[in-house]
Amino acid sequence: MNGLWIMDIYLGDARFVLQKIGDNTVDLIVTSPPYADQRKNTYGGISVDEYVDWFLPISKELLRVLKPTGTFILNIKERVLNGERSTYVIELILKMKKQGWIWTEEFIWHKKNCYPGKWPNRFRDAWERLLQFNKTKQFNMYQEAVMVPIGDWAKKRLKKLSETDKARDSSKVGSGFGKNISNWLGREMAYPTNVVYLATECANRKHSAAFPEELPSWFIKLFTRENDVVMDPFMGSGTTLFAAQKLRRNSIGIDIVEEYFEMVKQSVQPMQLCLFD
Amino acid sequence: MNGLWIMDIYLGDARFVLQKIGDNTVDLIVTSPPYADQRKNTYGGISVDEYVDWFLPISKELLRVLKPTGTFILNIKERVLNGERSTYVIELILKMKKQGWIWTEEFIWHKKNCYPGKWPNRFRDAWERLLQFNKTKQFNMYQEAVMVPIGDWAKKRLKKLSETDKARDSSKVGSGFGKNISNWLGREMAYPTNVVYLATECANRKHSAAFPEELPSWFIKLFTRENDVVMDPFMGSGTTLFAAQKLRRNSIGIDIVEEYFEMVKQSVQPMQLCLFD
DNA sequence: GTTCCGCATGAATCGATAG
DNA sequence: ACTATCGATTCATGCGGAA
Repeated sequence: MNGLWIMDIYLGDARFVLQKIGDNTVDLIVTSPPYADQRKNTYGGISVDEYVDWFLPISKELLRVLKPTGTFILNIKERVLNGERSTYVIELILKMKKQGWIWTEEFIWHKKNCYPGKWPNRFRDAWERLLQFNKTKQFNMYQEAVMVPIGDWAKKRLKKLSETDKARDSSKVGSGFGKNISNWLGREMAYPTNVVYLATECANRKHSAAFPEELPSWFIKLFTRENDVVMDPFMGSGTTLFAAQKLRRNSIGIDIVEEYFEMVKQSVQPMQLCLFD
Repeated sequence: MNGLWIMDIYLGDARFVLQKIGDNTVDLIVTSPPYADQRKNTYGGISVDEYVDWFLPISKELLRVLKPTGTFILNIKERVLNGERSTYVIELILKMKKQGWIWTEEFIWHKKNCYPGKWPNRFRDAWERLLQFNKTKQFNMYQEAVMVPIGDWAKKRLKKLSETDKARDSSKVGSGFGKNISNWLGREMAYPTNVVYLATECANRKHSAAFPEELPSWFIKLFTRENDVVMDPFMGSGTTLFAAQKLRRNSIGIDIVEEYFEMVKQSVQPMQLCLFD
């Protein structure tokens, strides 16, 4: 057993660096690109109007490098402009579909601790989109890897299963899951839902991450197995890559900001040494 | 004081019934229209392809009857078709903007207890969209009406104020954010976020789209005052209307299904008598 | 080793003021 | 008129040092 997983990092524009990566080589892409008009100090700040045109050439390359069984998770949220939500994210979904992507699902990241503030016409924004795209319908998904302890509500619910529930015939609702509820009795673990309820990591760490490591970890466990390849074309401080490393997956990271690139590079060496012990 | 709030209900197709309603007369529209290709038995099933074209004439009428200070809350979720999320909802947003609507915000209804089920390629769907549209940017919003108890952290935190807490301590990173903890002394309540975390209510088995009364109640409190007018053009079993009645608002309901219309009609009389006591 | 407690931080947004 | 910058507002979390 090797005990070392490859972690390739590149400095440069994702659009061009991606061209060096072979077709059908990546099992999972998890990324959080710079949102429009945000993070201006680090990334140049892509305007709302340019955003879709900026992203499409990159997503085209991502489609190429992804394996047919692979998955692309895109973490993004549109900002408010003139008192109104921008539409560039939903326009991007439509354009990516035309590009050949399958828009399989939209997970929600419900943030436990969202940004504070008060405005006369809106509340604090406590959620972000986690868009799941696939290349084919035969993508890998390892649901057992992310099962959660069953909640109290479920225990109560299952204790007093009504007769109609036990005998429920799927034709009533047409969704095909009705029959098997009583099979759940006695189980301790349940599958999660498409809402991920997590806090942002904000406190006194050296480098604040765009998203908490638990987020990429969750998707890495869900969509890959050990020794698979995980990619983040906007790696930032490398959260996705380190999550992959810890979970014994190989990883590829790209970033255009030299500071981030160097930072990740510095951290790679000690980790690899550590694994050799 | 009257003690009686008007509850107007109509049997018929929303598109045509709405023509009887005057311009700029409604303060809030809260509705959960039939989703595409679902509830075929009750609503005749609008297909995914027809959905946007079916809805736009209705939303045009809604724009007309809404007051300039009013709000339209649309509860909707796209269904899965051939293993992929349909795009009719996001296409609808884009078309409604062209129609003159302002897409102010997207609230999320995070369902506490979504129904159990298992599929090989997706998890249970635990959220729905609550799209907020407005006619103008000067809409009414009464945020104090829906405040929630402040988190437990505050109790400990505010017992002892450190020196930095008492003075404004401007942020070091230049994020422009500071704090003045002493502002919070004596504060018991906080403003909510744009994620509404509610249980689904299975009380109304007859109406195929279960819509817990707390949901319309929340928006009615947030966007209207007593004696204002609330409308639901797809009232179903009348959840929105009864919520409005309880909160002392007038209401208008429309439904094309005679069974629902009669059901709501039956319930109206006893309620009004009750208020006369 | 635990638990407690102080505290900096965060993909924000609006309205006023200035160029 | 139209854009750019700036100050004001706000809440819950996890880290890290102390008991």
